[in-house]
Amino acid sequence: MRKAKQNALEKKGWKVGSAEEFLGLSEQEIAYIELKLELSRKLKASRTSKKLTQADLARVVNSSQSRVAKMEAGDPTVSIDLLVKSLLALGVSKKELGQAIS
Amino acid sequence: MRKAKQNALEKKGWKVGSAEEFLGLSEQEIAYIELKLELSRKLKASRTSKKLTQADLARVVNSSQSRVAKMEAGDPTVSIDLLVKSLLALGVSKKELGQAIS
DNA sequence: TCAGTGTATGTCACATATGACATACAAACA
DNA sequence: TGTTTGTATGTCATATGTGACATACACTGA
Repeated sequence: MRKAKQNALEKKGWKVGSAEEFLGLSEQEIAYIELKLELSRKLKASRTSKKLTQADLARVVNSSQSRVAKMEAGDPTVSIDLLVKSLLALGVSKKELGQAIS
Repeated sequence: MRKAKQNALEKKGWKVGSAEEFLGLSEQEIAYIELKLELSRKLKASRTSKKLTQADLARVVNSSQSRVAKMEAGDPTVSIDLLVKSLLALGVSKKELGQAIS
């Protein structure tokens, strides 16, 4: 964005910044969301590397295809607990989990 | 335990083994519990290093002293989500979180 | 075009986690 | 002894997460 444009907007009461600022999220909230997304990506990567469908994984973890989809999408209704349990069920070690968090 | 004693017990229908076997926990369940305990310990360490009481921390994370005590005790009713949120609120970075998991 | 396969999204009844409260325990100190 | 400060434990109404279901979307091959 051009600086002049930004100044113009700010005169009208807009703050120009990152998406986080726009949404009013604190640093902690951002870190929490990022953490969940990292686990989501790890889950999808683990699943696809084993050539399982979401429905397959759902069976393994006693859940449903739709919930697996939400896990992988980082849906706000999905807990870290469920992500961690699913990852462990896929055979991912605690160590790998720690490494997936960056 | 003496081997003879063990055999005697097993004849009576007891299986002699680790606590995990006794409780009938799977490897995944053990890993999950260990993970939670590691976060618990990290939380307590972070809190005490800042010279905060459990009540102090409770205020910071909008919880209660009793729940903080349960977090640090690895109580089964405490979610990983709550532990992670509390750790982040204490200023622990994602990176440190990952490293705390071993 | 249609059918099959995998994934995404919305909703809901039910299960689990939550903060709050009471109260017990432990250690330090007068 | 009693008092204070910090921590542990049990319970409960309510908030949040859950599996399940329906259904939409995306892609592939016939």
